[in-house]
Amino acid sequence: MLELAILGLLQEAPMHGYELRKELATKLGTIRAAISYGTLYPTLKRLHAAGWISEQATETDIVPPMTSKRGRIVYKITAEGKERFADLLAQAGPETYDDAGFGVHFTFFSRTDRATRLRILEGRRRRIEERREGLRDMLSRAGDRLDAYTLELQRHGLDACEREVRWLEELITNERSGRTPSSAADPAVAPPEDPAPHQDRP
Amino acid sequence: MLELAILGLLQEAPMHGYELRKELATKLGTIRAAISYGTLYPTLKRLHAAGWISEQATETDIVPPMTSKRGRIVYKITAEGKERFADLLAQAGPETYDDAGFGVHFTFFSRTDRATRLRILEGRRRRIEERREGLRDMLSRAGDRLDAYTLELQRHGLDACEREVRWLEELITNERSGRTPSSAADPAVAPPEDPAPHQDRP
DNA sequence: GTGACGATGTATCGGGCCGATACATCGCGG
DNA sequence: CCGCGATGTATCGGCCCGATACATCGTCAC
Repeated sequence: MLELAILGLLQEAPMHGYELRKELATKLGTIRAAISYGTLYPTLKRLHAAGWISEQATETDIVPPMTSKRGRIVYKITAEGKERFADLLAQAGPETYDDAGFGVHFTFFSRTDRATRLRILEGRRRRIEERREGLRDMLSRAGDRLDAYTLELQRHGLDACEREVRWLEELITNERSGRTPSSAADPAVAPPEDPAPHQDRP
Repeated sequence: MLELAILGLLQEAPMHGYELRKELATKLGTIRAAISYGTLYPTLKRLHAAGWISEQATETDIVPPMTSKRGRIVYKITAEGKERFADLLAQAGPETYDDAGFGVHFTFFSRTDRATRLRILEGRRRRIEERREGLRDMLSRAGDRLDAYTLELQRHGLDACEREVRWLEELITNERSGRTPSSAADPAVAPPEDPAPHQDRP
């Protein structure tokens, strides 16, 4: 998952580790707190070894105001890396639908096609619906066996599920009718598209 | 965190691994999907090695209808384990306030005192408020730099934060005025209590 | 009856990710 | 001129997951 996030960010601009972490923190602010260096640096090495990103050690900085001699390593995505990114973004496994995976995919939605967006949105909805049904079953079957606090926690979780499903429904409807969330979209891959032959709604 | 959950469940009844996993899945349904065996069994060994739980291999089952000869290992909490549980439950580190940690602590709230409950509730609130402020800052400062999907995700996250804070506020208010969530509580440790000399509210 | 199948059970292994830690340089303010 | 916080790269132990293996039990179909 982190692999997808790194590739996605490097798609926008070359960066070094520290920068990447900050950028990751703002773009994925909702999803995860902040990526750990203990994960980031080994992952960067792995991606480099796989040929998806290129390393470039810089002695002096490019930016005029800074004349540092500190050694940084700037990473840049390669052609193979872009392919890999597209593959990861479009392919959907079970881990695509849990919180972290879905968040990362969603963040880069403007870089994929509508069919993929719909597939992932619907997969996520199914996942949350399953969790919701599980909670409803539990509350109706074993509800009186649980103490007040546990019960309250489950109710709160159930509420969050219902809210999430409504949010997803709305996104799916918008997607089907060719609208992007707030009506302003990054035109990366998306615009000329009209795949579905018949729609459920007029 | 898993350690706390296991100790908490074994506090209610002796169990073997498989059973523990199922029980864990229902009690912590909101928090985590289901605990992995790859985590559960090594953890049980660790807890046993530390002397917090006792192992008891059973050849024949106790329950009359079943006459299985399959070998199970039933775990039972020890006196030291109960101490450990109380310590873990009452002590609050940073990891107590993230989703998983808070969920587990909350699940066993009826087994601790009101002061601890308030401390954890307030810590969690602070954590969510920080995330909320971070999201607000990002949306107001770098909002126009982000694409529509990322923006929508952050807005959804912000909404969830606000909702969570309101939920916590309510719980804190109830706690301060001596009420439990749905007015019915498990009387484990809680009842005879009135520590705070002066309250903020009448 | 017998054979397939799903639930019940215990266990290991590789890998992803985290938190703590170490080390070094830069710019700023006291 | 000295400390301190931001910048930067890197490693290590540890938690937890998913995949996998192996074995027994009850049940239902054939």
